[in-house]
Amino acid sequence: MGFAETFKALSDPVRREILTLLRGGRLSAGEIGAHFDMTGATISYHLGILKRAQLVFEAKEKNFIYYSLNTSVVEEVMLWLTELKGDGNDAQ
Amino acid sequence: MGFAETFKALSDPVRREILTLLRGGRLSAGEIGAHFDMTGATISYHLGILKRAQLVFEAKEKNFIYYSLNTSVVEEVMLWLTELKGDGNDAQ
DNA sequence: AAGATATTTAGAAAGTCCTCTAAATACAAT
DNA sequence: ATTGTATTTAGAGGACTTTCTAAATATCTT
Repeated sequence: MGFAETFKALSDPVRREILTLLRGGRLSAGEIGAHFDMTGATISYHLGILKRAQLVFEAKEKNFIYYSLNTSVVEEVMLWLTELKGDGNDAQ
Repeated sequence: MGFAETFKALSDPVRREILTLLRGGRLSAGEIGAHFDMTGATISYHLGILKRAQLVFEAKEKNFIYYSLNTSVVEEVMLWLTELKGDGNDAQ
């Protein structure tokens, strides 16, 4: 899975905001870009990082690309953090 | 608090391993360093990043510096992730 | 006080990250 | 087929990261 990739993806404020936007449902790259004062190329760069970290799904439709949240990796990160803080289950 | 700082701190494998080591209780900088094939200066650099992210506490004693886990920031990160994945409580 | 031990700080090198502009690709509509 | 719209890819610039060696600081022991 790659925690390095995941935490690095989550470390950027733009990418965290993209994920928050996607809580409301899937959005096209252009719709996501409209929320930021950045070029589409930069947004595409961030989406690529989120996709590689498997934090988002991508679905092509017509000439749009829709992005949506993938929460399964979020669950894995939460498990790691739970183990770190010591949940009383002695997990390593 | 600064999620950027926190996630960035968690994105490095050495720093994640340091945190995992500290699950077993507090350790001095030297004891931590003994687990890695790196100079003490490099370990000190990583400890500084963990400290600035408030993921560890520091306590000076004699001429040792002991580090221990601070789980409160871990809790905050988990809260953010819980909200992201949608816990049914409509939190933003 | 002098020397030894523990740790940090400073500075440099190599690599990675974020942003931009310009160009490329892909599909849609006329 | 041409033009337009949506998005990505390529390449460059500046900033940040990780590691090292060497030097500095702080504390302990003799």
